[in-house]
Amino acid sequence: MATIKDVAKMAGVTVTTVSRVLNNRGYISEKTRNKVAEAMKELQYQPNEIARSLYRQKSNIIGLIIPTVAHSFFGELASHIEYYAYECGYKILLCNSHLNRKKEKEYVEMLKRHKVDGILMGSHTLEIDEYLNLNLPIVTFDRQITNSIPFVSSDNFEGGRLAANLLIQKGCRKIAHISGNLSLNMLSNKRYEAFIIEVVANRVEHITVQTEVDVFDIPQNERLIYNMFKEYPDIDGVFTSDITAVQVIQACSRLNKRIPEDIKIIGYDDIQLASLIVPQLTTIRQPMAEMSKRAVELLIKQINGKEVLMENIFPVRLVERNTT
Amino acid sequence: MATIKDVAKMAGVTVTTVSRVLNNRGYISEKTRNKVAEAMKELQYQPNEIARSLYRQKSNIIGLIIPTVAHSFFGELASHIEYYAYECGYKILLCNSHLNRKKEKEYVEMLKRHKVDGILMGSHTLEIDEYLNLNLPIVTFDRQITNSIPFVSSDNFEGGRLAANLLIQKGCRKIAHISGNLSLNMLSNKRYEAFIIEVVANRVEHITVQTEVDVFDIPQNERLIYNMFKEYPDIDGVFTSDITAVQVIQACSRLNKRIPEDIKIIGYDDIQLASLIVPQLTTIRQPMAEMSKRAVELLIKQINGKEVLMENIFPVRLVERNTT
DNA sequence: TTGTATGCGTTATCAT
DNA sequence: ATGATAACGCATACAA
Repeated sequence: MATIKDVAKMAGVTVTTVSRVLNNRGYISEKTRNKVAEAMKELQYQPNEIARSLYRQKSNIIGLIIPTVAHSFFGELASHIEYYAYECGYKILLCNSHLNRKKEKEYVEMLKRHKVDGILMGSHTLEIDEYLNLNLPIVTFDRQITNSIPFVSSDNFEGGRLAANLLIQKGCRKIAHISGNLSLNMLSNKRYEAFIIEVVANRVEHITVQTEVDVFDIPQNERLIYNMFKEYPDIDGVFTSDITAVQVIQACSRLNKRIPEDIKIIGYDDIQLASLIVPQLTTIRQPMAEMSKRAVELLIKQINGKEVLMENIFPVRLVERNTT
Repeated sequence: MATIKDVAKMAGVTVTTVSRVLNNRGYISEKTRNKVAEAMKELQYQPNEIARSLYRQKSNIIGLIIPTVAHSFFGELASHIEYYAYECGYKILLCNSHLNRKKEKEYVEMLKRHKVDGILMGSHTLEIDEYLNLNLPIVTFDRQITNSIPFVSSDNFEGGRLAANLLIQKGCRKIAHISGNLSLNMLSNKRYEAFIIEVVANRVEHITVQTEVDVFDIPQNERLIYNMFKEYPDIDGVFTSDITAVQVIQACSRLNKRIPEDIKIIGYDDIQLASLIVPQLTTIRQPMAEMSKRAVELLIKQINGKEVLMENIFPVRLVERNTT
């Protein structure tokens, strides 16, 4: 690969001059500018971003830590994030933590060594101190670590309320909520809270189940759902995340429960899949594109030393389809 | 952030010595080794990988270009790739090309500037020359660009044969194949070839449809499927990729076609979703984990200047579920 | 308008 | 066993 030196030599100038035309800084005569430009083209010169990063103390790379990009929700999230980041001149280093503490720690260390300019955390299994000691701009998804770290989330409480309410209004008398693992301290736990409040206020029977920590252990979730229906065969409403809802739909099919006649199901997220399957899933939509955009903005603002809003809660919307 | 200099100063030695303990190279006395180690711990020293990359002329980063990680197939692929790459000490820079020529070109240029050690291409919309001039280790998925660039794919021909055969055996008399855009020169076109051969040999009526270039334009695919069924309402078998198959299932539901009684559907890929939906999708399974592993291995071998196998075709397997 | 010298953080060569 | 120095490719302060 040609370096700035080669270009300088070919153009008969010094590296300084080449650097100048490269960065459009300072005065240069048209003549030399052209000479240099020509040499660049001739040599197919590309500035070495590693060298630039070293000098500028800035890599223009953002670390993205999520459970796994194989999970539709995070796949879509990652796609949006990559899009906005790239628009802003940042690249994404992808890290799949599988919500494994050790892996997450390793990734964080790795990202620090690689001098990423900031980290977007969609997985957060570490201790609060570990995040605070990071000494690097962070933005989290769906978790408020401290009031000094900005987060992006949907209005989980309102979403939980909407979901529970819909099921109740539609006549469900025994509603199950399958949540993620509540010990993870995610803001999505607020769905749980709202769900309980609504269901209690309306004196509707309810049961709650937590999934294990790993988000995409399909067989485990299947067992969980199976056991739930075994223990409570008369459940007539389920509220859970979209992907889990798909599994619930399958379980219902196996158990010959008709949807929505015998049982109604509402998801959360509105991933693309929700409207792709049969029956189309009623769900609470979170605006993933906007949230992703905001997350990237928040991170970049921090990188540039600007003040940012700490709480970034986005409105959700009920999307009624065919499972309720 | 502490640098090697800070450590040296604190330990009362020079940077050379610190570098030595860092890399376990050359002789050092236990005493100084300990002093240095202590200083490192004290300062929470982390070597700067950017500086290392510059010196070593090696970034330990791999570029991954795919259509979009929001598409389940590529999401799963990316997840596997990231996993194996990380195991080998490589990180993944994520690029979603959306099969857009201009974007892909931009990403390739960006990756070159960032001095990635190699590129994994799951999207390839450029001209052959552009890949050859890249001057960088490449491995492609599902496309044979030239015989000098190794590729990984499943046995698309066999998969097409298996799929067509199953539908024929199950009694389908008018089979549709919805393929990706054949102009992209992908190896998946071999499914098409095999499909045609089988269907012609068995004198079964068939029709073929190509999707547009963008892989995940849902409304467009919906229209395509809708039009297909409008023009040929008597189609009783469909062979296409898993994600499109999901859309076909939905269309069938809308059109009151019973699966598998009125129409049988077989997918290709066996993404996780295939066994999650109702009805569970019969499909041709490609071993994505193994393929991803191989792709990473091929790339790293090339990076290390070793010879590699050019054709890496993996066996497929018919997984019969409930749509046939 | 252009050139010289220095430094970004690291590793390797060559001394000592 | 340890240190001084150059080099990786680039960008800036300062000279000329």
